[in-house]
Amino acid sequence: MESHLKKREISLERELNSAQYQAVMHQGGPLLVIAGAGSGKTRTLVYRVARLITEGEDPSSILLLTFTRKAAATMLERAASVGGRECLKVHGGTFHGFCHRMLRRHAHLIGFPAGFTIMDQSDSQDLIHLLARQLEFTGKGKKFPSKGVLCTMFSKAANSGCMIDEVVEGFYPHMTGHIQAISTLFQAYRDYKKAHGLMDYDDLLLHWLRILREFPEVSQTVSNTYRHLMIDEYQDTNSVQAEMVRLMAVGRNNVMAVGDDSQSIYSFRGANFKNILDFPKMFPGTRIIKLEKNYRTTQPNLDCTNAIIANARQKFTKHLTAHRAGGSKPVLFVGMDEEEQARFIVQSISQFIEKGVEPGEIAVLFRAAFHSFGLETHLNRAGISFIKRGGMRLVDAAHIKDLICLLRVMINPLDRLSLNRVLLLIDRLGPKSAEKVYRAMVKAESPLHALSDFSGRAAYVQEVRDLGGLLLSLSESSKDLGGLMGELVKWYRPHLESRYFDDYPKRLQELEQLRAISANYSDAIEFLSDLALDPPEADQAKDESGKLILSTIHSAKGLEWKVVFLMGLCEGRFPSRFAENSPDEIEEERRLFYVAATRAKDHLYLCYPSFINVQGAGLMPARPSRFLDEIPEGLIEVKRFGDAAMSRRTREAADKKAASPAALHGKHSRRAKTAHRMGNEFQAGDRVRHSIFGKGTVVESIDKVRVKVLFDAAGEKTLRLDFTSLFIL
DNA sequence: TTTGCTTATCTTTTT
DNA sequence: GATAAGCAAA
Repeated sequence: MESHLKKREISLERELNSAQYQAVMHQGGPLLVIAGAGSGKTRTLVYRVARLITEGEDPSSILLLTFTRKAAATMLERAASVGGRECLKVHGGTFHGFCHRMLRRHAHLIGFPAGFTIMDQSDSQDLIHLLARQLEFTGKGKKFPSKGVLCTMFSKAANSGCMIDEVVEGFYPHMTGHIQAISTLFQAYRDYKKAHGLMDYDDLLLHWLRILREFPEVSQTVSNTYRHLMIDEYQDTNSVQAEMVRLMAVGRNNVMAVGDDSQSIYSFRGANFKNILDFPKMFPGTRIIKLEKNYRTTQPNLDCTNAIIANARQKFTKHLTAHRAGGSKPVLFVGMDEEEQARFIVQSISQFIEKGVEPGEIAVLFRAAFHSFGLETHLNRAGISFIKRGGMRLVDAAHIKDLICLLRVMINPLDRLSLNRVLLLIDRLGPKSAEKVYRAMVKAESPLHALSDFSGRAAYVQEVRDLGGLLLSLSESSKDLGGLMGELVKWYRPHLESRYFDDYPKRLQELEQLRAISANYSDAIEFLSDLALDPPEADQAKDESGKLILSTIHSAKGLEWKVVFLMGLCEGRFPSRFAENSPDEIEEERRLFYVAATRAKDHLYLCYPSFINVQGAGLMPARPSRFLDEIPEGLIEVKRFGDAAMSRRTREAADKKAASPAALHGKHSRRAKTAHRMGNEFQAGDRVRHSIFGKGTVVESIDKVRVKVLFDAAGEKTLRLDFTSLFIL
C-alpha cells in the first residue's frame, strides 16, 4: 500500500496537467474548481484524496459528497482505484444518505425518534392526498392542484427557503386563487410528519441543517471529524446544501467544490448553479481554478458539443480544447419513425460489437424513460442484453408497495397510510370500514390486539382478525427479517393473484427478490430506509458488468462510454414539451443535451425520428429538435436509411402537419379508439386512408391490433390500430 | 358502503 | 392508455 501511494506521488506531475496539479496540491482553505465536461473533475478530486492520504491524513477525516447515487458510487470507486485500499475508508456518498446517517444519531435533539421513518416521493404524495381530502380541498369543480404538483410545490418551498405563497405566486400563478388552502395544507403536512416521526427527502436535509444551526457543538464536532470536505457536481446543490456545507466546514473552511455550470440539470428540484458563483462569497479567500482541457473526447465531437452549449444564455466562459487527436464527426441519423430509429441503433450496436467493442462501452441515452420502450423490444429480439437506468423503480410497483406497507404496519400498526393500503386489499372493505378499523386501533391499548379482536358482522371482519393475528404473532416471533417477509408474502399472495391475475407470477418473483434483499438486514427500519434512499434496481439479480447501457440522461451524468447514441431528438421529446413555455426550462434542456452529448469518448450518434407515437393521438409528425438546428452544418455527418427521397417526403409532410397542429387532435383519436373497440375488422384488399401515409390497400390483417398496409405513396407499413387511426374508404 | 361503470385529465428528470 | 374522480346500482 505504502509503495502504491509513493509511486503515485512521484508521477502526479506527469499524470495531471498543471491546473489539475495545482488543485490536487492545494494546501487547504476554500477551493473552487470550475471544470468543463470531460476535463477530469472527478479525477482531480480523487487524486487530491489520494495525495492527502499519502501525506498521512486519516481517510476517515475526508468527506466526499455529491448529489446522485450513481455519481457517488463512481466517485468512491475511483478513489479506491487511484488511492488504493486506504481510500475505501473515506466517508462519503450522497447528501441525502449522509444526512440520514447523521440524523440517526442526532434526531433526538429536535424531538424526532431515532427510528424515524423516511418517506419516498410517493409516500409524500399519498399523505398530501389524504390530508387534502380530509380538509376537503379536492372535490368536483374545484380546480385544486394534483398531489404531484402539490408535492413539487412543497419541495420547492422547502429547498429554496421561500414561503409557500411565494412559490405559488412565482411558479404557479394560475393557482393563486388557492393560495390560502395550499398554505393550510402545507402546514397540515408538516404537522403530520412531525407528529408521526416522518421525514421526506427534503426533511433529511432541512432537519440536519437545523441541528447544525441550533447546536454549535454538533457542527463543531462534525467539522473536527471531517477536516476535509469535498463536493463533486457542486452545480447540482441547492441553497440548503450550500448552507449545510458552510456549517460543516465551520472554523476550518477546508472545502473543495468541483462543478460545471453548463451541466446544471437539476434546477427542477431546487438546484441552483449560481451556488458556484456564490461559493467565493460564502468562503472569502477562495482559490478558483479552471480546468479547460478535455481528455474524454476528440476534437470533432468537441466542436459539436461546444456549439451546443455556445447558445446557452448564461454561462461562465470556458474554452475547452481537446487533448486527443483524430476522431470522426458525430453522425446524425434521420429515421422515418421510431421503428427505423430502433433498427438503426440495434444494427449499429451489433456492428460495433462485431468489431470488438465491449457492449459495456456502449450506451443509448434518452430524455425520458419511456422513450426507449420500442428500442427495448428490438434489443430483446436481437438477443442483445442490456441494463436500464432511470425511470420506474421497482419500489414504485404496486405489489412491492403493498408488501412494504405490510411490513410497516407490523412495525408501526398506527402508520395510517400503510394500514389503509393494507386494509383496502381485503374484499368488501372500503375507505369507510378502514377508517372504522383505524379508530378502533387508536382507542385500544394494544393496536394489534384491537386488530386481531376486531368485532362486527361485516363480511370482512374475519379477514381483518386473521391479519391482526398474523401481525401479532410475527411481531412477537424471533424470526429474522427474511423469515418475516416470507410470512407476509404468504398472507399477501391470494390478494396478489386475484388483483394481478394476468401477470402475478412475475410479480411474485419480484416479491421474492425483495424478500431476499431484506434477508441481508437485521433491522427492519434500516431496510425500509435503504429502500427509500438506495432502492434496488429492478433487475438487480442479473450481472451488471459488461452490458449495454440504456439510461436517462439524468442517470448518465458523470459517466462516459466509447460509443453513445442519443435517441428521440425531436421537438416535444427533447426538449420535453413541458419545457416549451419557459425559457429557463429550455435552457435547462439545452444543458441536458450538452451533458448527453459530452458522454461520448469516440463515437456520437444523434438520432431523429420523423414520426413519433404520441399517446392518445397516434403517429404524429415531429420536427427535429431545435438543438439539432443550432449545430452548424459541417460539424455533423447526416445519414439516412433507405432512399433519401422518401425521407424528404416525410419531412415535408411533417412540416406541413406541424404547421396546423389543431387538425391532429380531436377527431382522429376518437376514430382510432372506435376502431380499437370494434377490434380489427380490416380485410385484405380493403382500401383505406391514413392521416399521414395517405391512401393504401390492406395486405394482411395480422392480429387484433396490427394491419399490414401497402400505401400508394409511402410503401408497405405495419400499423398498430391501438396507436394510430385508419379509415375504410 | 362497496363496486362497477363513465368521464375527464395528464403523461419528465432525482433524492 | 393509465388513473383518478364522480355517479349510479348492488
